[in-house]
Amino acid sequence: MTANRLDRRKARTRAALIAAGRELLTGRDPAEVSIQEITDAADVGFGSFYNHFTSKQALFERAFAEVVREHTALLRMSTSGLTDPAEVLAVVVRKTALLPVTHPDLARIIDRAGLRYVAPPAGIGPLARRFLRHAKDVGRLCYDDVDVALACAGGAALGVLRLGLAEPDPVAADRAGQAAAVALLRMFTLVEGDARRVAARPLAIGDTPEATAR
Amino acid sequence: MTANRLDRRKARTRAALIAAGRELLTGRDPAEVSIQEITDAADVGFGSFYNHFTSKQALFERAFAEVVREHTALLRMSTSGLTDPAEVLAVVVRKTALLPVTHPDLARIIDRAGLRYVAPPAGIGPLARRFLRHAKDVGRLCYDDVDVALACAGGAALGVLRLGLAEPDPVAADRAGQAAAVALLRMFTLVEGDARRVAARPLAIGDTPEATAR
DNA sequence: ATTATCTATAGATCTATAGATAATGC
DNA sequence: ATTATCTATAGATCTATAGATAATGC
Repeated sequence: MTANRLDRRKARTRAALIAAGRELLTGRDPAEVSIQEITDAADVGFGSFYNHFTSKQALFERAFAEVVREHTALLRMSTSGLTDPAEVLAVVVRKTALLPVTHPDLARIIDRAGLRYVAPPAGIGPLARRFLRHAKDVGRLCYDDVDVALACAGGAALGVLRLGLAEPDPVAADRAGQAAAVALLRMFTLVEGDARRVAARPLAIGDTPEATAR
Repeated sequence: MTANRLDRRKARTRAALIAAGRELLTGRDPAEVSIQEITDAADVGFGSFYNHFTSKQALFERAFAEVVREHTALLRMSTSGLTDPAEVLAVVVRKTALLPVTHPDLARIIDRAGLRYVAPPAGIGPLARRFLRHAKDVGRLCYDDVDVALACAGGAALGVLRLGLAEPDPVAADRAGQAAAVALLRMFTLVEGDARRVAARPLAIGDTPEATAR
């Protein structure tokens, strides 16, 4: 809360380090990146690293947490105002499929994290789990076991995200996202017609691939 | 083909290195393992490493290929004689869910490889893709796009595998495997009763969790 | 005599820290 | 005066290779 210029400078350095860490995480595993590379990318003196983090791992944990926050905020925004859990699921899957187009860095980091990203207690796992429970409570999605349901839905979502990374085309990605959404809704016992209709609803304005991929 | 004792010794050394690499891969990422550690674990002189591999990466590629071969052979055995593609899918998913119990090392390496393991052209991807095409051709499984179907089914299978790794109990793992199989069969448009019946069929003798987990 | 393995080591990283420098606070 | 940043470096890896040793072929 003390808004010194000194504090602000410190915060800037820290932010630059985390940003550089994120950037480097998009292309390589943590163990392959040296602290030297991080400070070079951040344009920060090597020794400054230790003013902010005790180890490489500590930095990457922070960077990962930032990615989770950002992605979560994105999903909340895309689904705010939706009342049908089936539609929420469809939108989340479609937005995930589009992520390589709309937010390539986020997409690459999430892809690299893999299932760790959707399995509680890490990443988006706890949030997704609460959602699935709620969707079952209101009787819209049916499944036997919440952990199995999460593993299947999360794994499938990561799968289509990876498809998009291989060839990040907006049209192909949304087609794949819709197909995956239909498949998952069927998995959660929606009948064919219902699933297709829900998955075909337009995404919210300002949230379409054309609008976000500038 | 020349079965020298020299050749056999060389083969033994090579095999020991690969086995050590596999062992170490179960717990850490490739970049975190040093060549020194590999040769120590293999009980082989450090310099011998370079008689067999030009780099750490080359060794890990071989080790990974071995895992793929082994896992593929395992799945072929479990599904040989099955004619219903729906049952093949169910068995594969259930066997995958049981893998942390029956073959913990394989399970850990596959889990670490993540979606790379199911996305063509790596790992089990090409085989899985051919299977899905065939299953659609004979009209037993329905889906829109084979890549999306593979991404969803593969991601889901890896998800339940990871569930089993968290708590490798045979009974819980098979229950999770069956639940995932039912969910996926529904995803591929089987009706509820058909899906449950197919997923509940007993696994082949000598292939049950009790028999294989000694 | 040949071939693989082993030991020892040079050179290249990479991490962590100490001490100097620069910027801000008061 | 205080605090963060920077530069320089010591010490610890880690890789790749050279040369010695041991095992096998013939």
